Amino acid sequence: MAAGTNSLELVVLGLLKEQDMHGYELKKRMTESLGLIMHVSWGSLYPALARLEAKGAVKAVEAKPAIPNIPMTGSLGGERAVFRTSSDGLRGARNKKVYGITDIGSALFYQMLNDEREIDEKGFAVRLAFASHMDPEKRLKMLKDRRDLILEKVRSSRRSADKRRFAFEPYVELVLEHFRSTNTSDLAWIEELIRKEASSMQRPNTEFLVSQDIQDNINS
Amino acid sequence: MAAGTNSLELVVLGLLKEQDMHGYELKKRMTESLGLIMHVSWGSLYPALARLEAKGAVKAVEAKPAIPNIPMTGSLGGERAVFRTSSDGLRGARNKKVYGITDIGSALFYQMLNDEREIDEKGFAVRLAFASHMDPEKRLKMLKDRRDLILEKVRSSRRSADKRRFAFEPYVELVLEHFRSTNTSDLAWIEELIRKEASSMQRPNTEFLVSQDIQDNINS
DNA sequence: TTTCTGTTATATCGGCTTGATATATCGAAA
DNA sequence: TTTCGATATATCAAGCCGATATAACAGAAA
Repeated sequence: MAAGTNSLELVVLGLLKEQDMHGYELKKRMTESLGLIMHVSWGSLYPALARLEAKGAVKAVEAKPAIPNIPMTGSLGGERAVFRTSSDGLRGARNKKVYGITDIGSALFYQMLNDEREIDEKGFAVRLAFASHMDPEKRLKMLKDRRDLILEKVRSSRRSADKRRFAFEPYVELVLEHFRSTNTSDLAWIEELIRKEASSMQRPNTEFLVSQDIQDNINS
Repeated sequence: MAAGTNSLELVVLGLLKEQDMHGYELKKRMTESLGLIMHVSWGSLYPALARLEAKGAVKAVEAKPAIPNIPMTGSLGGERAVFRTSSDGLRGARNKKVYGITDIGSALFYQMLNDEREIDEKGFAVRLAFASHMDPEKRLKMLKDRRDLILEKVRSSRRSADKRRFAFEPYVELVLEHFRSTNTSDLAWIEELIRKEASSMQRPNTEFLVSQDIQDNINS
């Protein structure tokens, strides 16, 4: 089931590996930093967190009802009023729920990252972004797989363009041509990455390799 | 409801405007010709057709149980055996259901095409592909809106990149840089299109404008 | 002081897409 | 004759998106 590895869960785990965060913070980080790469909606983020929590991959570290720095206005009732935990337990409007990654989550992160199933554009971008946590062979393989996939897409598009004798409407041709050129330049970029990876694997200790925690890697 | 205009329905209507087709043929056309632009799965295509049919935008033109050219083997039972319409009516395994577009569908096509709501990458590509059916002002507006959107995305990404004093992991920076450059080149492409559109609007009769059926346009 | 507004924060819903799978027909090759 | 691959339609569980609801809180305006 679970068609291919879920990029969103991968990103969430990747970010939580850096530091504990609550949902809102996660989304902020994603849109501010990775906004060009991916895009998250509330309707997928919170269910994703819930899923990860159910799997034991993350757990609520801290659930503070946002006690502000109490200004010294004398004692106005002791513990600062009711903790109105809104009907069902921990959550509540402004009651932050800060998540942390568990060992299970860390293992899941590496397992998802090294999953060799075919990936789409977004999946590729996300994995590459976290590629410093992959081991070099897998990383190289991922790049080559992606290259082959794009190559085949472009070729097949050109093939079927050559096959038909007539041209489509001019705007269709326009768009197709642009997509072919975008893919071609993606291809060149990936080729360059492959070249660098390959050469830094021959002589290690290059700063292009940024792997320190790779041995934690759990290959399911 | 119906968050923004549905690109898939737009494409289906656009293709059916050219000629009647059944689902399988539609998917073939889409993946062969527009494969670089979009991607359709069975699980969305058939429901989309059903939706369009329910709206009266398309209708089954012909539902032939695939009678092959009868080879003259004398009379072997008359009308060529049972039409096993598989349990519930018209459909059945190889019983093609050929769809045609209706007047309502044609109106819907123009309405969706000219919908000015904010669109994502895919939505933009699809609309641009059918842009010969838009009127020139809307087309130009769409291009400018898209340009502004990308411009803002890139700027905001650069802004938040400049703001933080430290760099992310090298692979993240790598990916971000690539996306910025992709977006920048998209931007240049769109600027060029805008330039051409604008100049062909000043002096009409340029072959860059391919509008003949624009007056059918129904602006809801 | 109170009110109003904008940001922080979590959650849910309907509608749609996806990838997988099931079913069945047909033509042609083996 | 059987087998195989292409044609053809359909459905399902999971997941995502955009919209919307709810509420706490900070600070400015009134």
